[in-house]
Amino acid sequence: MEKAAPSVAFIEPGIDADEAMLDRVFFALSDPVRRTILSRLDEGELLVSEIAAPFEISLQAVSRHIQVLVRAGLVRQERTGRISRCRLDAGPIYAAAVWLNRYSRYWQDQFNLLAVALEDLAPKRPRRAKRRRRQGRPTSK
Amino acid sequence: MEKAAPSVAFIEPGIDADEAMLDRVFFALSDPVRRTILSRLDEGELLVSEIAAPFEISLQAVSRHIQVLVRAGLVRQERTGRISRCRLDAGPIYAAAVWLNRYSRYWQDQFNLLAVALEDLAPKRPRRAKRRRRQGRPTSK
DNA sequence: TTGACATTCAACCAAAAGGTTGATTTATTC
DNA sequence: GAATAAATCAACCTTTTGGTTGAATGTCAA
Repeated sequence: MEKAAPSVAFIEPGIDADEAMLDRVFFALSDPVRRTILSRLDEGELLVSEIAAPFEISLQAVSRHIQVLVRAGLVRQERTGRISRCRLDAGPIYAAAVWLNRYSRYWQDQFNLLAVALEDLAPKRPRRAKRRRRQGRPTSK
Repeated sequence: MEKAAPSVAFIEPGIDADEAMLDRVFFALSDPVRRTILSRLDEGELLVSEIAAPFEISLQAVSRHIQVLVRAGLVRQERTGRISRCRLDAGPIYAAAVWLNRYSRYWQDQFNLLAVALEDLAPKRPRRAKRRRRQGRPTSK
């Protein structure tokens, strides 16, 4: 609550944050497995094995997806002993959102819709049952 | 109900828009050349050759970058004769922004900053000198 | 008609992505 | 100490990406 995401500090809106970082963030977000991981971490910390469980791919593959997220700054890992807790860091997402907002004038009038969606997600509202488990085998990309 | 951007129509905020489309959009955004192309198209329509001119890579390479943007729905090409006008379509960017806002509660209190930046970019508002603090945090790379 | 121009197509290549399986490292537990 | 467990590392494979160069396509203009 009062932890206003310290990692946000170095992201100066309008200053055009590190391009390479944006590369990594957008790339990390371009995979459905990784987006699913972020969504799950949004609900709380998880171990690597817990993250991997629902997926059909190997734990090693999931581990590497997590590394991609870590390199993008979207996930922090804290290893204690043999286990590694993963938690979300939304700072880079904010950076990405700032970049996208460069184009927001195109849907300016729809912006309030966005604000509404935001409000939906924000407080202590029970999270909508959006249980999609669409992590099968996308041959896409 | 102004049709501000027709391509926005099929993007239902909160409904979890086509995952594959998000794949393509985020992937398209993950390359600095493509982001630069979008930025330039933001200022107006351009021919493929005009887009390619400032880059050091071949025109063919740029043409393929544009194809990536087209497949992501971010650029529309209208070919008349031998020339092909490219213009931005910000609809998918909106979709991406909606997805990112799933995490906006992490920087809720910074959201108004974003709104300010947004306002800065929008019409003819005089720039507001709102400086924020800066704590170094070299987590990158 | 000829030729230049704008763009795309095609073939090729090196590097990266994303998956696999099989060690390896490091803690925990019996 | 030995076995088990969590996670990563390493080697390997296939597909995709992103660049190249050299046609091919289609249009304008002399």
